[in-house]
Amino acid sequence: MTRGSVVHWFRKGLRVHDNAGLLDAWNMANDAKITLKPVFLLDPWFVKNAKVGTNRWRFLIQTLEDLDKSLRKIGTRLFVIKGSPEEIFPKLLKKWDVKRLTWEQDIEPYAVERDNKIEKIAKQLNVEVLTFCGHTLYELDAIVAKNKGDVPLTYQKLQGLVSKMGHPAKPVESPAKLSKESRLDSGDLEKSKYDVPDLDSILKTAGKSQEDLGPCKFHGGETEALRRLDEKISAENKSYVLKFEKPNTSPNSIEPSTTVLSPYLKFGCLSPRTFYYRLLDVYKLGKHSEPPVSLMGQLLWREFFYTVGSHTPNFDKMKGNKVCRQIDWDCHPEKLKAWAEARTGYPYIDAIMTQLRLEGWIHHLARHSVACFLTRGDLYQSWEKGMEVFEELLLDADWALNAGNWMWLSASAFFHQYYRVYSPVAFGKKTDPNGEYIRKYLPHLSKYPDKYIYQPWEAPLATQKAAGCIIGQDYPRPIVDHNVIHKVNMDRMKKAYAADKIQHEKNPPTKRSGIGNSGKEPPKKKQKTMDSFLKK
DNA sequence: CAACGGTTGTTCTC
DNA sequence: GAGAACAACCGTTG
Repeated sequence: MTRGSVVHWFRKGLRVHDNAGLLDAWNMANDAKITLKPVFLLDPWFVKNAKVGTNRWRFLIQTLEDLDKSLRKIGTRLFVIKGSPEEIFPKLLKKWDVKRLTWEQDIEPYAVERDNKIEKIAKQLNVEVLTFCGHTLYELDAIVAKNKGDVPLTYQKLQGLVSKMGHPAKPVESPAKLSKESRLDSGDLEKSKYDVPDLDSILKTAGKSQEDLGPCKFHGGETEALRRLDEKISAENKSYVLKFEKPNTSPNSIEPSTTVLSPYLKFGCLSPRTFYYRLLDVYKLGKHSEPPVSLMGQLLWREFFYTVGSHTPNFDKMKGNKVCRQIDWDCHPEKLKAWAEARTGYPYIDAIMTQLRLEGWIHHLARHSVACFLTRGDLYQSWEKGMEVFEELLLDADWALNAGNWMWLSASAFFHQYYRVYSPVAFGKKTDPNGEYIRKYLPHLSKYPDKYIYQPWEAPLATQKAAGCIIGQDYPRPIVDHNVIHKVNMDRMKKAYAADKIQHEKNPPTKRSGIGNSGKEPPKKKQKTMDSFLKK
């Protein structure tokens, strides 16, 4: 007695709540009395090509463990399968007699290409494919269509568009226990090669060392995501939610001054729409801040970068990226390395880079500080290099947001006031005058007096000796003189802007395509859910 | 073409 | 703690 099955393919969207694809598969399983088999593929492409650091591997494994647990509660499990989708699915769809395959849409270039291939393979095997929008508030194509096919390139434009579109779709219900006929057989639920692998084996496969693991400050998974949402976005915490203004939160507090829901949004442990409607609930309780600085505003920033990223070829590169200003960045691997390894000699910068490597999360303004330092502010290295380091180390590294924000900070796109330069000495002092943050992450500097904690090279030798840390010996001298170099760089930016302008006059940009995707190739096929919309 | 606004600069003065 | 000078960018709007 072989029953057929319906498969939900988890990639991002690693949750049970507000998961339209999973719910659809669940419904079909119950209606057709076939089994529901949720899968997650450990794609070797990610192991090889994606820069996933040890902390993010741990977060992913924790998330998969949590997901497996939740799926078992409804009578199924997570099948974790090692192999590329192209190799696995043809076999799997036949072996499991799959009637339908569902997944959540993903706009990243690799994902678009991959999903097109799998859809083709499935159709050849007579397997129905249904895809769903769940990683963003709105269908991104719908936002662009609302703008008459032009990609919105300012936040205000995006805000206007989504306000015309009304609230996003409400979260869908979570699947309850499957009916008896659709539950997995006990054999399928036993320990098997499809179990969530342990971290050791994953790190070994990825060529990573256990030693790079930092303390686990943010546990992966939907359960923790929803707990954190309850803690942060609740009536009990309403004054925090109502008054929240991003620019006024501290980049260098010991405990995070923001919600740290970002890693959960990145993996889809938390649905952005669940976040959205929870915020609306709290907003009913009183006067609240507004976008772009409010918490809702943060969700819209995410939507903004997703919209532009999904409709801009080469969005994660400078060349061939029409929203990105072409700038003659230096290529100095030693400077890049010093920055990435927290050896710039500026304690504020090095403390942030240490927190990033250790814990996998840093405050948004801390990201600004180190990104400005690496690019237009001090080291004049390409934003692409910084983006790669963030991609490896951030738990919440999300393709469109990472590229978009790096272009922002380097004044390559979206933001143009390149003469506003963060000081690696002054900026942190505003919110942490005693340098508690530096003392925590750079313990060898912890005995420095407040006066010198942000600029230890200015301390007299006697003070350095008393603090047990000689500059140039126990802690590096500043890699550049910020006061001098930031003006030189500002001038270079001015010239780069002028040169870029001339370039644009020679080759005026062609009108932007409204229904492109982020890959180099034109889309072979539009998402089926969008066909009707685009015909209008 | 000019005015305006732009999530989140710094430093000096009052 | 607020306001101005610093130097002066862009895209959007009218």
